[in-house]
Amino acid sequence: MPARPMPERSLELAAFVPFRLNRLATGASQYLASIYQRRFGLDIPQWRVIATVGSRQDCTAQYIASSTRMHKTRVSRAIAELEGRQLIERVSSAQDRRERQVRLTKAGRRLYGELVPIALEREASLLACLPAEQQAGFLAALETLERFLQLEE
Amino acid sequence: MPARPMPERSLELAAFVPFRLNRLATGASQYLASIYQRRFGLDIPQWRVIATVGSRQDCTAQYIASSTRMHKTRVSRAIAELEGRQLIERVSSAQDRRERQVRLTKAGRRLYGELVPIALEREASLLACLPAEQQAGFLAALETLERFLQLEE
DNA sequence: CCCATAAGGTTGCGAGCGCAACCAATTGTG
DNA sequence: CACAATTGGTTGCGCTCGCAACCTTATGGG
Repeated sequence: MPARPMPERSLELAAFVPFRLNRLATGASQYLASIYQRRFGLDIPQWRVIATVGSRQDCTAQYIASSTRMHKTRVSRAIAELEGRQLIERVSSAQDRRERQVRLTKAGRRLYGELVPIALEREASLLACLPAEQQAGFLAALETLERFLQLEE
Repeated sequence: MPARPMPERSLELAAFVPFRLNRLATGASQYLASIYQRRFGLDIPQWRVIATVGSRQDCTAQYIASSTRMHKTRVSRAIAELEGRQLIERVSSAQDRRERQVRLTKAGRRLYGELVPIALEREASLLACLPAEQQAGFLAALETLERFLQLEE
């Protein structure tokens, strides 16, 4: 009896999950882009910095980098740009004079206040395409995958 | 009676699904990178071209671009590089002398034959972190989202 | 039959990114 | 107390990418 024929699922890229995840992430980003990009003139790193600083005042660039998983240079440049636009400000820390606390300015808080509801609504409208029990399953699987790939924190 | 207080879920980036999808996609890519990158010296565009041409001989750059959703310049450069490494070859089409059919060379087919089983195994080991019914639900949700965002084909 | 338009593909160019190197301040160790 | 090692953060550099412009060949309309 011959060995059973190799499964030979000849890798259709369109069915390959890692590829599909990349495609989905890109699609979801574009689905959001109109908000922060066209409407507020922010790119993705800037949007992430605003979102982070908005919910966690007085954090360092280091904290932003680790919680968004962006490279510290990317964070540094986003911060510089936002500071130039007076959306955030930095104050030197007294204890450790290397680091500088980042916080939203008044204009930054106003922008944040406008942006957040729109972003949340957009997220909701994306997830709304999933029937309720599929949505719960999806989010659970998402968490499992994140843990497996150690993406949290 | 005052209006009920705003939901005010103050957008934690770590809980924001579009961000999580991007992070997951990046993580999954890195989980695979060791295969095509370190082991075969391919970057992502090159790997996608190889995968596409491997399962669909004699296709055009146009076809590769649309099925992988990569910009045509990215495809063009990946093809040029792979042709230089003699992993693929191009033959001018007789009917339409603008386009050129892309196919794997012998060396390209050998690489493809080595690469595919490893990639599939890696995909399987990623999905294996999900319990069976969560996995089915996840894939179903993935398809729904793809349809919603019109990412297919 | 000619010219405008389009389609396949390549290239010049500017923008964004990560790496490595660096500066400045802090911490640990003998 | 001095000096090595570390940490927060910025900058120079090279690479990749997407856009727009372009070349070439094909197609459609008067």
